[in-house]
Amino acid sequence: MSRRGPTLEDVAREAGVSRATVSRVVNGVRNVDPGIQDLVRHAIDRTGYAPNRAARALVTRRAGSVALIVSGVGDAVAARVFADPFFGRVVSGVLGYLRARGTHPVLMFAESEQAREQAVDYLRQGGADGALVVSIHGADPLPQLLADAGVPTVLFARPDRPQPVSHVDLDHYAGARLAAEHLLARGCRSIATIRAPLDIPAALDRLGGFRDTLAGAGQHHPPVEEGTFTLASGAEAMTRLLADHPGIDGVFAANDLMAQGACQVLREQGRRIPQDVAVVGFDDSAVAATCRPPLTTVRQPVERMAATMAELLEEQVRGVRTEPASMLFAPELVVRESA
Amino acid sequence: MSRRGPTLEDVAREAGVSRATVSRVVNGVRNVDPGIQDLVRHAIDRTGYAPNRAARALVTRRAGSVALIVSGVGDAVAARVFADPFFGRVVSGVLGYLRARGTHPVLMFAESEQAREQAVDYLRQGGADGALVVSIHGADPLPQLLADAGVPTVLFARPDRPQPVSHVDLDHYAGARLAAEHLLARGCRSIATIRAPLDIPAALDRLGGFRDTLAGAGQHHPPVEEGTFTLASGAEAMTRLLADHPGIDGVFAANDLMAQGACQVLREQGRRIPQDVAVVGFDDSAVAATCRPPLTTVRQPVERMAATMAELLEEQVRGVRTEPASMLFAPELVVRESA
DNA sequence: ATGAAAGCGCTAACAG
DNA sequence: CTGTTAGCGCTTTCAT
Repeated sequence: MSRRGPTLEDVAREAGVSRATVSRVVNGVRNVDPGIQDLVRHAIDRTGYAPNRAARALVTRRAGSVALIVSGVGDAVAARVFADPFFGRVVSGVLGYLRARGTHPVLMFAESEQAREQAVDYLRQGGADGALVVSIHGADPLPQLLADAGVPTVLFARPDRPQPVSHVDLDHYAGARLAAEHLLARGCRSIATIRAPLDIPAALDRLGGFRDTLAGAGQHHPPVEEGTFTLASGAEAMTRLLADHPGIDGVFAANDLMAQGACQVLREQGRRIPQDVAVVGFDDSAVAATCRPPLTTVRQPVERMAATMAELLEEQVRGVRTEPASMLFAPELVVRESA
Repeated sequence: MSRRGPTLEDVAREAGVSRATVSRVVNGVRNVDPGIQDLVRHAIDRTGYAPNRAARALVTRRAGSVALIVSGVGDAVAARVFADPFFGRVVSGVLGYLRARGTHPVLMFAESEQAREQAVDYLRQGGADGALVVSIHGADPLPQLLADAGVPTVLFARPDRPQPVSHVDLDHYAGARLAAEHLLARGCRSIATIRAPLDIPAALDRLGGFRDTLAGAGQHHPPVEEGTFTLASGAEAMTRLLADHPGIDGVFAANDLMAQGACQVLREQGRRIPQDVAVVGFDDSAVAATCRPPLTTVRQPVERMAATMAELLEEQVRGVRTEPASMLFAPELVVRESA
């Protein structure tokens, strides 16, 4: 399929000017006579010219595209990632920003050593100018690999170890405070939490915000159980919680899926939500709205965060920004029926 | 950020050979003395050479990447698409095939006139060698635009009007037969269906397969209500069905979400599933497993279909295949508790 | 304001 | 089996 379209040369001949002039018009460089601009534009229309990205990239040393890498461990990554609308919002935000620049992201999954290597190679070969990385786990070797290769990189979420890499993140601590304060404000006296694995920085912050808020209200050692972000793990954690602390009247789950699991167990054990036990989730994912009852939850401005991520990367690629930046976003409480 | 790495020239100098020889080694072309191959490999390692994609693309007239376009109308495309794990499976399948070739897809959403134009432009500029298109709606103008631009294209799902474009698709008719036969085999005597809008070819086929199977068993005018693929529409359709035909003992919904909606209504009206009314869905999406009761449903081999789609495109790009191909895949019944 | 010319880094004939 | 050579299509000084 050698679709060889017209080149600058063809347009130049058609318009009776030089390649350089056509190039200037195409790239909107000033210092071109308006009359000639028209001439060239018509020639472009007539020939159906479309600039060749590869040629342009070769000379400008810029691919004009960025990589969007979903990084983590495990193989069913795609299925899991896409099942979560969170990632859809990330994509939406990134696309929204990139679109205005005529750019599209190259999608990559880096779930294995080999996949990571491939991703880094792709960047080193100039396939993209930089990387937008969404890590599933906190301890992700990819950012370091990217940094070693000198690839401009911006992360979604703070890495577990401080690294000189730009990133955007939610203020998880503040989000957990919001949740805890809401539970307290409704009059809950015995509040527990289903936290996520603590190797994830966000999980740590959410637990911290929760504990500090409760401590501020005089509740010092709230029951804590661990889940793994799944519905089943939330249900199990809730079961343990109920067994050990039958008097619980409020639960903060570190994500919506676990909150949903908790709700199922609560209803099966005859507790009314929110009258007997109030439940607050985190993320405002799709299940939050379809859950019974609909979940009160903490929402991140994911699209704005993702757009900012793309913007930071662009600045880094252009060389406008040389120091890594770290942007923290404010969460928002979405009140529904569960609390 | 002008990360300018070593070039072929540098490696050639380091190894004491010509650029051409290094190129041959890099591209695995035979006819190179094993000794020299080693020499070159070491030089590559020492210099940390990575071939420049743009330069290669320029001369080979091949970007070495494909576009993965989610096409449809409406604006919340990303959110909707990602809410359904179906798309995740498509991505998984595509990535699985592409990965072995060191390729990554460029992700694009074409939900508006402008977005479609941008997508086509990107392809025309050689940003990708071809397009993998997943249409949300049946009547999608994108395939035609792509064809007009001479872009190699493969669709997921048959377009509503016959077009000379390659595509992969499920045998929806056979899938509906599977569902209907299962309901019949369980002893259901009064079976209804909640179909999807008929401007979608798949919906038409599913209805056809359902009707023909029932007719074969002597049931000639089964109750049919329309839904729009959403949970709410499924619930509403079920409500109507129950009002008009109280004796119903089996329901085939054209997708899982509608089946879930139907289940909710059935339970609310005191019908036991599957004892009083058996329910079969379609797609084996995430809700199928979490629905109460878990849904018996029809599964498409999405990953295999997506991989095949990528393979067809590659053949088309390489010029191996010139005629549009149409591949139909066999569905599989997944039996859970709802029927 | 416009044109001429020099590459960007690579592959692919074509010689040898 | 290896090297020489000629571009791929574009941007960008540098003259004019």
